Amino acid sequence: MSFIPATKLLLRYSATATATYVEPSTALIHCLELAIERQSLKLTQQSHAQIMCWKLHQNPFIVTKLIISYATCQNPGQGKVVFGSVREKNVYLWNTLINGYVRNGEHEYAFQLFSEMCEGIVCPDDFTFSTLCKVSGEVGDIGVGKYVHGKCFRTGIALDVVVANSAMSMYLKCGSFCDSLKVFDEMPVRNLSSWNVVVNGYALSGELETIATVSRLFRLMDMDGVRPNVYTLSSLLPICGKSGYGRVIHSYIVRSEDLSSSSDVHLGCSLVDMYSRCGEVWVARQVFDRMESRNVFAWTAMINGYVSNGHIDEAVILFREMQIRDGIPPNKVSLVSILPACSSLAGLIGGKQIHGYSMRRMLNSATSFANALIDMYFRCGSICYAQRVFENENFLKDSISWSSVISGFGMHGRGRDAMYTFYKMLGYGIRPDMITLIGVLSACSRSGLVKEGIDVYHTAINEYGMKPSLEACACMVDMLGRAGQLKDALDFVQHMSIKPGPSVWGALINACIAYGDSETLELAYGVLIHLEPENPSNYVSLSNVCALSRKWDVVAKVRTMMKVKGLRKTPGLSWIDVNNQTHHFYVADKQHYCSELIYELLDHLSSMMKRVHIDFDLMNFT
DNA sequence: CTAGGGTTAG
Repeated sequence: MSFIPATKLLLRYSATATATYVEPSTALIHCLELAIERQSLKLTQQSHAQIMCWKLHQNPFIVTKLIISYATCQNPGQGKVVFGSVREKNVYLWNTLINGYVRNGEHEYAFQLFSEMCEGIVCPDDFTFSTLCKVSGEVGDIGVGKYVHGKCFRTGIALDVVVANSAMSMYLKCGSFCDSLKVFDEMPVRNLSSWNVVVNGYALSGELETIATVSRLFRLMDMDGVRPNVYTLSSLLPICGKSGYGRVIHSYIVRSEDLSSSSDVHLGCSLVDMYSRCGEVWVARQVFDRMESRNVFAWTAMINGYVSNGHIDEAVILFREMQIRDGIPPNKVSLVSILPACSSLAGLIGGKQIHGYSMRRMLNSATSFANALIDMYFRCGSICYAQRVFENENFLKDSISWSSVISGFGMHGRGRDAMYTFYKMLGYGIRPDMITLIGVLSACSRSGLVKEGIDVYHTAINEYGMKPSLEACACMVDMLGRAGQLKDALDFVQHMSIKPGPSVWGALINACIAYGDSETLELAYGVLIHLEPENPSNYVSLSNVCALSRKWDVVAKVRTMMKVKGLRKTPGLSWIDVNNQTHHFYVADKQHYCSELIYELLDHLSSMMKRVHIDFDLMNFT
C-alpha cells in the first residue's frame, strides 16, 4: 500500500474539477476518511493544515471528522484542541470527542467531559448515554453505571433500544445479571442485540439453571420476531454441556440456510468444542472435516477434543497435519493442548521438543504454557526438569503453577517437598484454592504425613475461609485411612459439613480393606451402592472383597445383581509402545507371546522391590 | 453528509 500525500490527493481533485466541480469541504472529508482508514497521523495533520488554510475550521461536519481522525491516530488530545476552537459546539461534536477518549482507553477523562457537558447548554442525547454506559461497563463500577443509567430516565432516553442494550451490557459487565434482565424486561422494543446480551448473561452465569432456559430462549426469540445469528449461537453452544441442546442448536444451524452457508469459522469451532465436551469426538471430527476453512482456533479445538477424550494418537496426527497441510504454526494454546498428550505417550522426547519449540518462538513466557510444561515433566517422571521450569523460566506464577508443583511432588511421593512448597506459596501471599488443597492433602496422604495434612486442612478452613470440596474430604479420609486411623476416618465422614459422596465412601472402603475392618466396610458398601446403584465398579469391588473372605454366597448374589441390572465393567488395561508397536495387557493376562519372559522379569522386580521396602522400613525404625 | 449498542473462540 503506497502512501498518498494529502496535497497530491487534493491536486488530483483539482484536476478532476475541470470535469465536475468538487467542493473543498468534500475533498477534505475524503482526505480525512482516508486518514481514518489508514490511521495516518501525517495525513490528518496535513488535512488539518488545509482546513485552517481554507478557513473551514468552523464547519461542523469537517471538524467532527477531524476529531475522529485524531482519535484513530491515538491523539484524542489534539481533537480536544480542535474542539476548543469551535464556537458552536453541537451534540455531535461532544459525542465524537468523548468517544475519541473512550476509544483510547481514557475513561476518566470521558466521564469528566460528560459532566462538563451536563452542566453546559448542549444536552447529552441517546448517543452520549450509550457511550457512557459502555464506559461504565468497561470500568466495571456498578455505582457509576447506575448513576449514568439513572440520568437516562429523566429524559426518556432509557427506552431507546441501543441505550437499553448498552445499559444491559453494562450491568452484565458489572456482574449484575439481574439488573440486566430488569432492563430487558422493561424494554418496549427489543432487537437481536438485546437478545444476544441476555444469552451472554446466561452463558456467564451458572450452567444448570440455564439448561431449562435454552429451549425457552429460542421460542421467546421467535415470538419477538428475532432470529438467532452466529453470535447468539456461538455464545449458546459452550453452555449446552451434555444436555443435548447442543445437537438441537446444530440441527437448527443445518436447517437455516443462511447460517449453514455462512460457514462461519467461529461457529464451527463452537460446534467442534461442544461435541468434544459431550464425548462425541467422532461427530466433532465430522463437523471439523466439513468446515470450509480452518484457522488455528479450529485446529486447536479439534486437537483439544481428541486429547480430552483420550485419543492421544489422533491428536498428535492432527497437530502435525495442521502445520504440514495447512501451514498453520501452533500458538500458545495449541501447545498447551498437545502437552498433556506428550505425558500420556510417556515419552519425554515429545514434551521436550515442544519445550524447545516454545523457546525458539518465544511462547514460553505464558503462565498457562509454563504450567502445562511443569505438569508434563512431572507426569513423565522428570521432577528435575519440572522444578527447573518452575524456578528458572521467566513467567508469572499463579496459584495453578504452585499447585502443579505441589501435586507433582505428591505424585512422586515427595510429601515433604510438597509441604515446603505449599508454605512457601502462602509466604508469598498467594491464596490457595481447592486444587492446591487437594494437591497438598493427597501428597500428605501418599507420604503418611497425617498430622501435617490435618494442620493444612484446618489452615485452609480457618485462615483462608475455604469450604472443603468433596474431593478434599475424600483426600482427608484417604489420608487417615491409609495411616490406619480408621476410627478418625469414620468420624470425619460422619461429621462432614457436606454430604459425603461416593469418592469419600470409596476412600473409607479402601482403608477398611487394607486394615480389615469388616464392620465399617459393610456400612460403607451399603451407602456406596445406595448412592451409585449403576456403577459396576462398586459391585466388582464388593464381590472381590467377599471372595477374599470366602463368602461365596455373597459373591454369587452380587454377581447376579449385576447381571439383573445389566451392568458390565470394562476391565482396566495398561499398554506400552515398543518399536512403534503397542502391546496391551489385562489383569493376569497371558495372551502375549512373550508372556513367560515378562512374568519372570516381573517376579524378579517384585522381589527386588520387597527387599528395598524392608530396608526402607528398617531405616525408619532405627 | 457527522456519532452509539452486542464478541470473538481453543
